[in-house]
Amino acid sequence: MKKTETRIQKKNHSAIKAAGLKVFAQFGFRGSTLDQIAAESGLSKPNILYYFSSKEAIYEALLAQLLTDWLQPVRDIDPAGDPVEEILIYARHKLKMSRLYPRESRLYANEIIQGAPRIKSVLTGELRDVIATLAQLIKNWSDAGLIRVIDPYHLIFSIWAMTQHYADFDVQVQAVLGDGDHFDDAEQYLEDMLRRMLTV
Amino acid sequence: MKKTETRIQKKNHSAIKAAGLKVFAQFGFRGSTLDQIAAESGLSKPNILYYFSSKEAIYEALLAQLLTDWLQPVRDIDPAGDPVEEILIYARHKLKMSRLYPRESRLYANEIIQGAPRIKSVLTGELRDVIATLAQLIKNWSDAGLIRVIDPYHLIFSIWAMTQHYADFDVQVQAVLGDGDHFDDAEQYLEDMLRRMLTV
DNA sequence: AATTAATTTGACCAACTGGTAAAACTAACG
DNA sequence: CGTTAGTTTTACCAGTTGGTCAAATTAATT
Repeated sequence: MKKTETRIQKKNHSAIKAAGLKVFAQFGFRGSTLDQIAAESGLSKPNILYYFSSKEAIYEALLAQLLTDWLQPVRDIDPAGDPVEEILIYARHKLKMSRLYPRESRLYANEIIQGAPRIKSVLTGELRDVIATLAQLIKNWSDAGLIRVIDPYHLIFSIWAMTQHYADFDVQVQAVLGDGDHFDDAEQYLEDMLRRMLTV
Repeated sequence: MKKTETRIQKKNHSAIKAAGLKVFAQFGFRGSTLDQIAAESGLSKPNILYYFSSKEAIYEALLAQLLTDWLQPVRDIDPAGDPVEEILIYARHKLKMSRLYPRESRLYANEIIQGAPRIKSVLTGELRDVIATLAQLIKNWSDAGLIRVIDPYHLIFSIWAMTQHYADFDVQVQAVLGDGDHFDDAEQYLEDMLRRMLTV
């Protein structure tokens, strides 16, 4: 299709996206400027607009990538696997993404807090469908007596809320707990919580 | 002290703060403009700057108020009360604030995601101290065998994460669950979760 | 009613914003 | 090596931004 990407294009596209991620994640779309992204990426402003047609194009490229990465692990949940383990695998995966890619998490948080102006259709479409399927799966597990009876949607929200909290509110976590990595403790707490909630 | 506030001053100060809250909560500090706040409040831009010395002054007034409102309920936790009930009261209160004042929650979320440039000292000072005290109290309850042994800090984080999620990620919740109020279900889930986590 | 204090407005500004156009430069390829 | 395609820069622009200032208007006080 479009595999005709020069090595320079490849390099600059990813440099711009990396810079954009950093800036957008901190200041949101409206609060970010092309000059910041230019400075961060080491490219000139017109040069950036040679690779992306607009500020919005950079932002949307980042969001699109993000949504794919976030929905895949939900689809990967195995209906035939052990229910508690499957949910734990998902939760651990989500937490790991908060640890490794906190900026992506913050970018998403910014977009949602703003009212998700550019991805609302994805939320009410793809995301909604994928989560409805997962919720049904969890309900089936409940009905089969494999896990405790639980509201699937709020279970999912609690996993999202807790895992993303450690990325989005990192500054606050660090302020309260002191600087350092607290993800291992968080994982232990989360795992304990989910086992308690899911085990009959 | 400064009780010399005219009725006009009172009216306009609060009109500006209300408008500022609305705008800042959605777009963050950098993404918001005085023109937006002016339009939202019905005052002219220079008139706004007659009441607040700068855009930043409005923002900081809002943050200051917010921090007070958020820390008080933590201080109100009664060490002599029933541990599970005390924690539940706090969690319910926090959830209620998300329901009634989602904008305040989003304003705070924006500030924290940005790296808390203007309230970091409060986080590492007052907030840290108040939470340390609460954590110690929870630990004492554990030691006394009144609640299960649990990491107090991550317990607190989980309450914050879940309650604030319903305000900050409201658009996503609505997209997944459909429009309407889901706070009653959320409260039931949260209460169930906390009882499971705290009961021996 | 007259005077003073408080409030509001309109005109303005320098810095910054996203974006453009064309020229200058560099890499790739036959 | 020369030509072409791809890349970068310089100079620029119109609209927006936070903020100022003096004049005009309105409210409060005597």
